[in-house]
Order: sequence, then structure tokens, then C-alpha cells
Amino acid sequence: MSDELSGIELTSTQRRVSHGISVTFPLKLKFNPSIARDPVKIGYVSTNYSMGYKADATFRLKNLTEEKVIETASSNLNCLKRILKWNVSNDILFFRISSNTVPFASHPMNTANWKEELRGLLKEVGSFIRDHYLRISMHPGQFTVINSEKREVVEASVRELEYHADLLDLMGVEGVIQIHVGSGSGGKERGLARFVRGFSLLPERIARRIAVENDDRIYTLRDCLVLNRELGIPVILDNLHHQVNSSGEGLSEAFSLARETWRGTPMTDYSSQEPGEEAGVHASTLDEDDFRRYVQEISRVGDADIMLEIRDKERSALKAVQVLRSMKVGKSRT
DNA sequence: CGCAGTCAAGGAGAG
DNA sequence: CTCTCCTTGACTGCG
Repeated sequence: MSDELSGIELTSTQRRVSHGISVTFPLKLKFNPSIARDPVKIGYVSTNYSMGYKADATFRLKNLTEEKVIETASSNLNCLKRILKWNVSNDILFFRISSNTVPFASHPMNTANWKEELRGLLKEVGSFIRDHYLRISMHPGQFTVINSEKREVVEASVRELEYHADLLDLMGVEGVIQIHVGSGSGGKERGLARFVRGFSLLPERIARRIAVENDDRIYTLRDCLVLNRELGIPVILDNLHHQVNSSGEGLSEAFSLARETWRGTPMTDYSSQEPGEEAGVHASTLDEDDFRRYVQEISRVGDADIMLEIRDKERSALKAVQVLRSMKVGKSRT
């Protein structure tokens, strides 16, 4: 908020990016203060291995006490804050906050009043995020299935999504909650219909944060686009899932389709295939050549914030920042 | 990085 | 219906 340039629509196609270069994009961005500053942000998932503290610590259910929940969540949030600071000083401006931040947050056994007890800490982390224009996402685990055929699974999923929205609300940040379509039981048509029904159960404050991601087994980009038409929710393209499960669209076509579902800068998930493993296995470290090709492909279509789903997390994020710097796609920072 | 087994939670497929 | 496997990453107990 301190930067007077924040939120100003840049009419030129030259956009300054965070990595000391400018990239030419055919932009049609709308005014949006929280994301207007850095068109390309690199992100990674949940925690940082090299810093020596964890933002995704948890414990076994049998050890659950109210004190333990608060203690672990406080530690996670303090670590998150330090990680975000480290990220900013390394030009990494996108982050996926761990769903483990408050362990067992939506579990019926958890009676801790974490929303009250962590209010101050959450606000503090949120201020840092806003002050530095960080882009934030969250990704609930595989057990969050709002189109399940079992009522109790849908109900638990709604509670879990509620927790994610609470966390972001208490931080006071925009933040996307990305989920998969879920169960394909009875065929995709029925699965999509169940999704629409499940989604309608969500209150607005949760629903407005949801984005849907193509998966590697059942629901393709096309299926997600159907949900965008029905519900208006944005679509996150996962390039590796798309490689394994799609209707054959090339990367730039696929990205173009996904991009149209976003009002502002779209999020994408990026990974590459781990060599020698089964199709769909995420790389253990960034394949720089593959990543360079990826950026070239999608930047022909438009800007994006890129979440790296690569196992060595911040190490690959640093590499990705270097790759962007080394690319001859723009001018040096003025 | 020691390693193997275990862990709140679902789903798909086989039998 | 039950059972196994899929899949991810972290925890935990053991050597």
C-alpha cells in the first residue's frame, strides 16, 4: 500500500517483473491493487527446507490437546513469516500456505479456539503479505471432495474449506483455495453435476476463493472449463496433469483457455516429469530447459503467476528466478 | 538427511 | 460388501 504505483493499470505491453527484467505480454489486466505490481511471480509449496524451520509441522491425532494445537500453529505461523521474508529478499513473491498451518483445524476432536488465540499473529502475517504484494494460494488435501457421493464426506469437505477461508480471512489477504473436481463415480457428467451441487452449499465468503485445477486421472482442462461456465470459478492449469490427461490441446492453447477464466493475473501450477519415473511424477528438481520452454510458451499468451510443484521447493524457486533473469525476453530493470 | 512403518480424512478397481 | 492399492509428505519408533 505504500507504493503509489500499486494498482495502477499499465497500458503499455511492457511490464516490469520482479526479477529485474521486463517481459512483453499482450495484457488486458483489470485494476486490482493486490496483484497489479508484479505480473510474473514464482512460488513454491508450504515450507522451506534450507532455513531450518518448518511452516507445516503437525502431530499425531492421539497427541492432540488444545495447547498442542495452538503451540504448533503459532510456531508454523512464525516460521511462515520468516519464510515469506526470505522469499521477498529472493524475489519469490508467490507462496502456497500449508493446509497444516493449524493442525486438525476442521477435525471434530479439535476444540482449540485458534481463531481467537492466533488472531494477532494471523493479522501480522497478513500485513506482511499485503505490504509486499505477495500472491497466496492454499490447496486442501485429497480428502476434500465436495462432489463425493457420501454426504458426510461432503460435509467434512465444507468444514475443511471453511477453515481455509477462515485462515485467509483472519490474515486479511486475498488468496485462492485450489481444489480438484473430485470423484468420477458414475461418470464425469454426474461427477460434474455433483460438484455444482456441492459448490452451491458453500457460503459466498468461501466460494469466491475457490479455483479448480485439472487433475491427472479424471477431470481435464475441458471439464474444468465447464465448471467455469456454470459457476464462474477460475481454472488453474497444471501443465503436467495436462500432459497426462487432456483432450490434446497444446500448452499455449490450454493456457489461453484457462487464462480467460481469470479476472486478473492467472495462477498456474508448473511441474515437469521426473526422468525415469512413471508419467505424472513430479520432478525432484527444476528442469531448467523445460521450464524455459514453458515460460516461452505461456508468455506468448499472457502473464501468469507460476506455482512450482517441484519437490525441492525453494531451491527450484531460486533456479526459476535465475532462469527468468537469464531469458532474453525483456529489458533490464531501468 | 537413517530408515521403515504409520498416519484423520477418499477413491477406484477387483473380487 | 471387503480388500488392496494409489498417492503425498510428515511423524515416530526402532536400530
